[in-house]
Formats: sequence, structure tokens, C-alpha cells
Amino acid sequence: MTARLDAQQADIPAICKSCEARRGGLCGVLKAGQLTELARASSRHEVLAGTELPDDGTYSNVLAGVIKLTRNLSDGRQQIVGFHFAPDFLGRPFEPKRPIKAEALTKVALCSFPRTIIDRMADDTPELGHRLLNHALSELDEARDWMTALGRKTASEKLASFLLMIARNIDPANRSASSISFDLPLSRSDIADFLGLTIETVSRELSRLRSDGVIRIANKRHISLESTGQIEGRCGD
Amino acid sequence: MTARLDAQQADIPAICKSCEARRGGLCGVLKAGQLTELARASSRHEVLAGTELPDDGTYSNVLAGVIKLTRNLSDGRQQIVGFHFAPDFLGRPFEPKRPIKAEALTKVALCSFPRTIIDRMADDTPELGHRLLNHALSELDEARDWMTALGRKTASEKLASFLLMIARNIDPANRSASSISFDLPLSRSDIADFLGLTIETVSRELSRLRSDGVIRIANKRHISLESTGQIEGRCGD
DNA sequence: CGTCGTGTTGATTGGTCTCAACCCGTGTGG
DNA sequence: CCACACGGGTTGAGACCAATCAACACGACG
Repeated sequence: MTARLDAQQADIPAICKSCEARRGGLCGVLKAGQLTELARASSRHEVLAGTELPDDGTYSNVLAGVIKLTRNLSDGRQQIVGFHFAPDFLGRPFEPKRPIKAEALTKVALCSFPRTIIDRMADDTPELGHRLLNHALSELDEARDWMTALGRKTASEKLASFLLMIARNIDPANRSASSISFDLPLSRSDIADFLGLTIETVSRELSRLRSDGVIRIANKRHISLESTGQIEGRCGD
Repeated sequence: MTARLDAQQADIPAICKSCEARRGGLCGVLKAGQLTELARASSRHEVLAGTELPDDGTYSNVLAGVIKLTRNLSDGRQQIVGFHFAPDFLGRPFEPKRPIKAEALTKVALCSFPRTIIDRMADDTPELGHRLLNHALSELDEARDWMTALGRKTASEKLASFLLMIARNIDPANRSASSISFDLPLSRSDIADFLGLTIETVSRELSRLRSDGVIRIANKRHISLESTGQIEGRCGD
């Protein structure tokens, strides 16, 4: 068993061996040969916070950092419709040209490769097709959860839900923790654009959570959730 | 060419020949043999408006009618997170047990079959896998459009967008029409649950659209859009 | 004929937005 | 080194959009 794993490991391209993306990204379901082919066509790069990620014909594993997806109304109103946290992947099969923009919220490390390779591999590796489908379905579930929040939650419930969501995605280890501390990758303005609020309301509700003793705030961006139970109680669901 | 089509037609199960679902549903990409196998395992049935459609392990083509998907908060607040209009299909691959309920808004005709058959066929028919993935991605796009509406549009923009969306989905022919007339499959309460409003606000905004001469209302549920251009101008995007 | 479900409309309240002032840390140029 | 502007964030006062509370209309149904 261990011997067999080692044998597989031996065939895996060097740069992939320690790669986070083999857990949460696409590569985990690929066979050694496919991984080799993909590695040949892939390129790693980093972009700074604020960089827009053009929707060229590539998939990318997000190795580090956070990406926001935004949608705009013609008069400038903006809504953030999703996030990508490492290790996750980014890229749209079949590309029917959606009016959605992707932008790095933090410094982001990517491993990109042409979509055509993955699409071809997916046709004879059902596991990969499943991974793609499952990924789309998870994004759909999240979008629907946030539809519910946007339509039916109060400003303070939105903030509580948002903090918990970020905390758990920034570091998966937080999912089971009862007290969490993290840096917000978003400005107040981005938070507002995600929760359908104004920056003033975001600021006020954060202040309220702080004065209620539910969170602590240092340096504007560093948040500590004293008790996840208490936060969960304020999420409304 | 025509001869070839006829030959194919000959192999197609009788009940499938005139079926709407071969356009918008899953069956369009299946080969005659697969269609035959699927037809053997499928069953047609109708349910009345108000029926809850349990999430057993089946896929269903929606042959007629409209279905709503709802998500609830613990205190009873409700959000509609999606619709299924004929010809469309309904059913969740991999089923990670989501807290989403499906309910018929009108009388609905379904053609159902075990998920296992489709999942197996998808593994050796890439086209079917693509169809499933594309379907999930369309639902994701719609969810994100409505996130934008819920977060950033005014009540009256929400109503205008909603009417146009329903009109175009009720009958695909409406997509290109410049004046549309249709019956709302939703009560005011359902509309409110979709748009994140109250029934009173929905009623008031509909009255305003009527008195502005943009729509006509007969029998509470029958809507006429005088000019799609005028409605589009009130959608905000 | 009364009741119930659905929808409309009015009066009032209230949660969030708008407008405005201010704080603070950072960078820039004299 | 200081003066200053700038972006990001906080807080207050008042306005406004949509929610709430309430009354009523209408048709279906027993």
C-alpha cells in the first residue's frame, strides 16, 4: 500500500508534488500521465491585489490568495457574486461570455493551463468530469445561500454570516475551531458590494458586533471571533 | 439527410418521439439505444399545483408547468432561489442533501427516471456530461443575476426584471417578441419571496407599473407587457 | 350567508441610505 | 522635517424606501 503510493509519487511531476491544488483543485483526480501532460502546458504566476484576471481560455488553480467575482449594473452599482479561495479553481467551461469580472483581492498565486487540455481529458476521465460538475454545483449552492441572505436577512445577520464564511474559507482548519482569528481580505467597500449594503452600514454593524463583545477588531482588517457559537446565533439561519 | 433522420426516428421509443424534453431536457443528446433503455425505466406523471417534489434519487424532465425552489431560514423567512420551466430538467447529481425544497407552482407534467442510469450513461457519453455541466452553469448564471438584483436593485426594478424573466421563460417564443401577454404562475406571496420584498410592496409596485402604462393586469394574474423596450428600460441593468 | 384565501390600498414606522464631518495612516513635495 | 492631500474607515443627523399594521374588496366555497 505504502509501496504503491510511493510508486505513484515517483511519476508525479516535481512541481506538482507539494502542490495544494491536488487537494482542492482539479489535479487530484488526474492520473500521473495526465498530470505530466498538464504540467508541461501549465505556468505559474503571481498577481498583486487589485489585478483583474481576464477571462481568456484558461483554467487556473488558485494556489494562494482570494479572488472576487463581480457583476455590474450599467449605472455603476456593483454586486460581488462569488469568491475563490485557495485551494480552489477558476475558469469557465464552454465560455458563453458572461458579464462577470474576476479580480484579485489579495496577492494571488495561480497555476494556469489551456482549457482545451482539461476539456479533452474530461471526456475520457469521468472522475474529472464529476469534479467539474461538483464544483459548479457547489458554486450554485453558495450562490443560493447568498440569495437567501441578500433577500431575507437583516444587515447585522448578513455581517455575521459573512464573517463566518470568510473565516472558514480563509483557513479550512477554522471550520471546526470554536474561536477564530483572521485578516479580512476585503475592504469595507467590497463587503458592502457583497452584502448589498453601503460602506456606512457595514462599518456601523461591525462596530455594533464589536461593542456587543462578539468580535474584536484590530487594525481595521484583523478580526477575532471570540465564540463561533455566538456568531452562528446571529446568522439568522 | 432526411432519410437518415427518418432512420433514426424509427429507433426512437414511441413516447419520446413527440417529447418536448428532447429539445431542452436531457434526452436530446442520447443515442437511440440509450433513449430506449431510459424510456424503459422512465415514468410519466402529473402533479397538481402546490405539490412538493421530494428529492428522491430521480431526475425528471419537466414536460409542462413551473416549479419553484425554495430555501428557508429557521424562523420561517423564505427565499425562492430558482425556477424550472418546461422543457427543462430537475434533479441533483451526487446529492449532498441540500436544504432546498422543490414545489410545483402550476400543474406539472414530469418524466422521471433513476439518477443512476443517467450518471452511468454520462460516464461514457461526454455529450451528456456536457449537458449536465452546462445546465448547472446556466443555473449558476441565473442565481448570480438574481443575487445582483436582490442586492442592488430597487423594488420597482426587481418587479420589471421579474416580469420580463417570467414572460421569456413561460414561452420561449416571447424572447424575440416586442409585446407579450401571459399568466403569472406565482401568487403575490411567491413573487415577494423571490424578490426579497413583502406582498404589499409587490402589489404596490405592480399597481405603479400599471398606472404608468407599462403593463396591463387582468384577473390579478394575467399580465400584458405593452412594450418590452419600456420594461427593459426599467430593469436597471 | 359567513368564512377563508388572495390581493389592494392607506397610514405609520423603522431600517438602511444619504450627506456630511471627522479620524488616522501613508505618501509626497517643498 | 513639516504641510498637505489622499484613501480608507468611523460616526452622526436626517431623509427615504420598503416594512408593518390595518382596513377593505372580491371570488370561491360550504
